[in-house]
Amino acid sequence: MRIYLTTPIYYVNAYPHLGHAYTTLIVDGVARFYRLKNWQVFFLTGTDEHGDKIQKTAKDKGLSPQALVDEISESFKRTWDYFGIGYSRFIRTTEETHKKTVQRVLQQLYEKGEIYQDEYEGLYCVGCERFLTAKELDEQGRCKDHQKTPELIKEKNYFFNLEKYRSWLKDYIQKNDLIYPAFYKEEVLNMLEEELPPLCISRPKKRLEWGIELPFDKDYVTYVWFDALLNYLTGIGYPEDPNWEAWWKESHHFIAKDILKPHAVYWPIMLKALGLPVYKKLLVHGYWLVDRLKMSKSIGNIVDPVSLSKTYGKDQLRYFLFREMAFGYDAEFSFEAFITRINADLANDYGNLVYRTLNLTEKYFNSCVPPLNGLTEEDQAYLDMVKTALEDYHKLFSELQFHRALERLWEAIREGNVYIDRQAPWSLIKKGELDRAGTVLRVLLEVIKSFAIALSPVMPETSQILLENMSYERPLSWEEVFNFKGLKEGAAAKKGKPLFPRIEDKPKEEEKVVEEKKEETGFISIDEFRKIDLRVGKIVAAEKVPNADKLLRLEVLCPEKRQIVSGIAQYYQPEELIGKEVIIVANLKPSKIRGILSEGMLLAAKDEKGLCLVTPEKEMAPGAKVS
RNA sequence: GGCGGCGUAGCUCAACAGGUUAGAGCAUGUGGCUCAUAUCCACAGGGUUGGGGGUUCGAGUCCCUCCGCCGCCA
Repeated sequence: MRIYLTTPIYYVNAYPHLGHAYTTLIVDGVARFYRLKNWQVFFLTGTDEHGDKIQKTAKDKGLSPQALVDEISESFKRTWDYFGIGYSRFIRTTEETHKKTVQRVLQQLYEKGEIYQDEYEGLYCVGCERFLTAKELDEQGRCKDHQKTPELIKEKNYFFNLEKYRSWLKDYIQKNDLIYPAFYKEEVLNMLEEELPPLCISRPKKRLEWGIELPFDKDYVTYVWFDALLNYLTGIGYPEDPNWEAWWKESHHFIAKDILKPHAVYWPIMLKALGLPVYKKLLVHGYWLVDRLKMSKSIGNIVDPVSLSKTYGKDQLRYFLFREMAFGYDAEFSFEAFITRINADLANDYGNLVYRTLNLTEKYFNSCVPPLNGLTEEDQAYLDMVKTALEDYHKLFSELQFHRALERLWEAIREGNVYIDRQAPWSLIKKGELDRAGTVLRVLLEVIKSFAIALSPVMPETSQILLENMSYERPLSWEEVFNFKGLKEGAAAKKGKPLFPRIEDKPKEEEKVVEEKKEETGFISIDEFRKIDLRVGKIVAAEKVPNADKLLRLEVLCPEKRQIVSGIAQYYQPEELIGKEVIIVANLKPSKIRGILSEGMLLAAKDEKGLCLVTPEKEMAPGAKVS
């Protein structure tokens, strides 16, 4: 059995955020799940690197497009490596092999007459450097971003005829279980109710150079979808690699709902035109919302998965993402919900069951796996319950209903806490019934081992630690989940550190990864601005705050001496700050950060590359007003 | 404007193709245990399933209509 899993290739105009991480972690979980079942798995992810946004961003930053995409692509790869994502291949659309195949496909379709040149007339905004659609215009017909009336210009371009295949696609989608969840299928069928306009697949080089050149016209590059979607084929070695077809037959594309149309409409039609079979499944998930809003740069509510996982744990984050979102629907991200999940489900239910079981084993059985001395009816009843829960978990996980799969498994975990309470091995020990107590603990150890294996797709690191702590040596496979004699009698079983420490504190201000929202209108009055007491301050002392990797404690003259705690430790060494003049907010309400009083804040600028303090252009007297 | 989805306890979600007193978890209250990461266990309160009408022996589940939210297409 084999399965081919893909994430979208991520567009490198931004660094990875929680949305990217969700898709990738879900696919990683599914990949691990199938590997656990001994399937062959090919897992493709990567980056999409062409297009005008890249060209423009590179220009703004004074970089070459290649340098920009190299950097951001690398940051995606680093992020996935940090999370331990087991991708089979990381593809980049700027790779030679990919370019070659894209050109080959374009040539093939051109020769078949599927691609033709036509003159396009549209409203072109010079500011945006592209054509605008009706939606992007305001009431006066101006570009919303640039407040300029776009020019009506004519341009020759190449087009792909989608309409020709519309009725075929409608029929195909109706007859096949292509799209999951089913309500997205209805949405796509709705899109196919009306005539499909031809898809423009080129850009003249005079406007856009950063792309793959059309093989049949050196003055153009191909645009967006013909470049990006084909990664799913080039990633498995199409057309040279003899294995590509076997993988393709089992292809599962995981995407977020924003790219439904290209994947559900353009892509099947492209494949059909090429004479290739349609992919097997399209699995569509919703958005992570923050304060009921989609995450976006302009709102400033981007959640960073790496800093989140550094504070709370990788497996904790994975568990939350799998547990909290009903695949297909939008879900809300909040720290409260995240911490509740960690404390209630992981620390109190699962972690505690593990800890109390292993603690008793350590205390009364010399840290060794005790023997089974005959099962009582109650033991058997619990094992049966666990078995059914694991079967349901398997079924629900296969159906991508991760939140329900985990909820079902948790019923068995909670029942474990009921079972240990009813059997009360600590009382049995006091009564001298050591054999019986050993059996109860062994039942629990076996069950915990099964939980750890079953949960390894979701929480690989903690599962591994737990299994190692119990000296589990048998293979990590789905069949072993049902083997309730999988542990070695007499082998070491130690409790180790708690797997999931409770989170006692509310998220600290400086650790908050959600940035503050902007004011609704985007404007403040001059009076509001005047309320802010900005002054020049001279740093006279600086030191790291113990046990906080982001914080520095500073003493600043402005002109009186003040203590300020600032989250800049990752960008500045204490030594280099002494003597520097900075701009401070002097009337910020003092607050305690990590128990240290902070009387104000430093102004600093931040972009993707780092952070820099705002300083006066020449030396000023400490305390000088800034206005 | 067209099409589609959603609306179930304070919150997040269940309830297979209509079938017994609509279920969990979190939160709240009370009691118990002590092996355990102040964890666990038991019990309790809490819902006219957005409103109204209809089909049916029986509807959260099907039909109509109104209200509210969202999405897609134009």
